Amino acid sequence: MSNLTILRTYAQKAPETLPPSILFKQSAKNITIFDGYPKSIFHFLILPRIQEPLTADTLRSLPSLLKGDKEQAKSVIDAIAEDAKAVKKEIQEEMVERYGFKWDIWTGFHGVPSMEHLHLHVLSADLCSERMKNKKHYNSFHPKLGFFLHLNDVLSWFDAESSYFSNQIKNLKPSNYEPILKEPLACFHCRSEMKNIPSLKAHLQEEWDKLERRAKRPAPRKRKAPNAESQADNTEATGSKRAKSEAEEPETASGTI
DNA sequence: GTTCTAGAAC
DNA sequence: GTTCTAGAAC
Repeated sequence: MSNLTILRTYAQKAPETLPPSILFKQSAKNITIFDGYPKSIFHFLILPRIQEPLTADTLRSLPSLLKGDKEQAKSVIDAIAEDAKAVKKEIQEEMVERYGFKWDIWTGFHGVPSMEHLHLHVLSADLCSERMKNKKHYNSFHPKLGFFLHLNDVLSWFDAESSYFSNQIKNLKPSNYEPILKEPLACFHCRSEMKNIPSLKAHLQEEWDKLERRAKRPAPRKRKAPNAESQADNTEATGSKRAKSEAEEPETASGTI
């Protein structure tokens, strides 16, 4: 069912010929498909279609695209970004319909993808899925480890010095990224280290449950008197006391190797 | 990328 | 004895 070039065959075909179980949507330049082995509650792939001046070879991977014409590379990634924005919006709507709240969505490329043909991952920030089975799966999507190259970071390379741009390309090699996949299992919410996959999965589920509870907690009532600094709280259950969670940390751009 | 499974870890 | 990881796949 899935060989390592299956994505290229999807990108090559007329989108209309793809079954609805695979194709989520299409645009002039891309197709969006359901990830066959979703690692989060929502998980899609956006692939540039092989057409016009673009060749399968150019679109083989991020480095192959970036090593070619820079303006062409930029327009390919911009078009992917545009579709990613629309897909994110649809995911958010379905989050509300199915779960009653919204949580983060990540968009990015793998530093070293195992499947050929450029593909952007668009996935909900939970990593709660039956298919999330091993350390390699987990670390490849961990938002801070650096294996997952956030779309906005990749886009920013185009605005940097050209020496920086070429350095980023040069660094996109397996020897820089493979070691990341072997790093310890650290929760992406709170950084705590887990002994093994089963305990990590149980912990991630708890973290997600916590997000849900937090999102669904009734909003605290507004104070009406500007001077009323009194700490008197009506109920101990509402969240006015919760100062800041251990999970909250300033968002930093993912480190590059 | 997955599946399968030997043997390490507990 | 069972759980879990990690390397081979002809």
